[in-house]
Amino acid sequence: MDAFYASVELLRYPELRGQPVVIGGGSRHQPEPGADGKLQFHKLRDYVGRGVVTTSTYEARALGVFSAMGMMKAAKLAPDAILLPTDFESYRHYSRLFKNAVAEIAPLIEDRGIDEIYIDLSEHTEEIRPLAQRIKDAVRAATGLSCSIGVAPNKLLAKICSELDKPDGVTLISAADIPTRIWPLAARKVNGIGPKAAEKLSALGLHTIGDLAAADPALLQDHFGRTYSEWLMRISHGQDERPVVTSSETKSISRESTFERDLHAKLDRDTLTPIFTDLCVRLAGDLQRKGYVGRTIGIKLKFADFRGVTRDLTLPDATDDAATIRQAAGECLRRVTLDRRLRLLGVRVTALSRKELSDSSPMLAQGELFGEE
DNA sequence: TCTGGGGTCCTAGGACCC
DNA sequence: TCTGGGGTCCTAGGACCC
Repeated sequence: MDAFYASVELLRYPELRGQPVVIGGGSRHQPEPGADGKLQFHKLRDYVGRGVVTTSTYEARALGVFSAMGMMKAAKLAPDAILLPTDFESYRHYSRLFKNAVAEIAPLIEDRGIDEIYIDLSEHTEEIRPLAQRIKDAVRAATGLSCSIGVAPNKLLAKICSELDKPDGVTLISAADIPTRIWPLAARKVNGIGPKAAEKLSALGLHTIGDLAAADPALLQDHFGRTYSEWLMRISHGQDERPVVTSSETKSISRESTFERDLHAKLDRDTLTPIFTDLCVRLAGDLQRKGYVGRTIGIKLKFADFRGVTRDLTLPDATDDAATIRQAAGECLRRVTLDRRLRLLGVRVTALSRKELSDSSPMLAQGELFGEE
């Protein structure tokens, strides 16, 4: 989907169309009716806090404001941009709408988060460009939103080429196009080459995907190890055999929170304790709502210097109980030396299993007896 | 006026078992 | 007086993605 969160917000506030709009940074900048009854939007310049930009409109991107940028930095670049809080319920709603619309035409879908999917079109006999256009039309009819589609022999290339003609694009790529269309692109465009790997590659003088394809395998192996260097060489030639995976189970559920100011474990104990407990309560709520129990409880700490540690503890029995999670998380916390200020605290549950219908629940037990759901 | 929140996958060492 | 080779589980950290 194109600038997904921002585009959903523009459906709600069409008067903002054409303006730089930035989504992110907490929930304390909801637009409010002014004296004249018209909605007053907050400006980015008024923002104070530690939030980051979640999404920006293309007009805001033209001013240099992109996802994951600190809001304070963004405010310097675009002080007059409109600021809106995130509304994940809306985004999830539109996410369901667009995925359902696609599924009506092409049901083999791999979920890649709230605004992205892979679609397996290999069994479709229809001509490809009209088919892609039909999918785009269906998404627009269902949501009023535009998306960009890349069609290629595999997921690696499809992902790259979906971004070549954004927004509202359709891009087709075949193996023969790799030297002209893929090799000139920055290595960073590859899904799986992140900031660290891109930095290392740059230091070796390898900037584009073509540079990778032409690189000395021994050089890559020396700096990246066998597995990763072999992967780099395969992807540089556009090779990727991963199937479209149409179903998967959740592996972990977590909650975390960055504080408004860095907190000291002992001096700010009275602030920290309820935050910690609240994270556990919300996490337990998530587990219960989604029908999971988990056996491994973990915590995540980020210190003022941005370094982090994790600790976890595996329990004899899986749980979705807030007090049990709080207890185990507390044990984990005791294993960390808390001599520096904290920036973030998180709690996570892994080793998940689906919560079975409990024998201790008479109604459910009876349901099982009679073979009901 | 630096740097969110919720995920996945991988690596690696040690414990423990057969 | 010298110690293999599998396998699984647990824990910690890190890269990466949306």
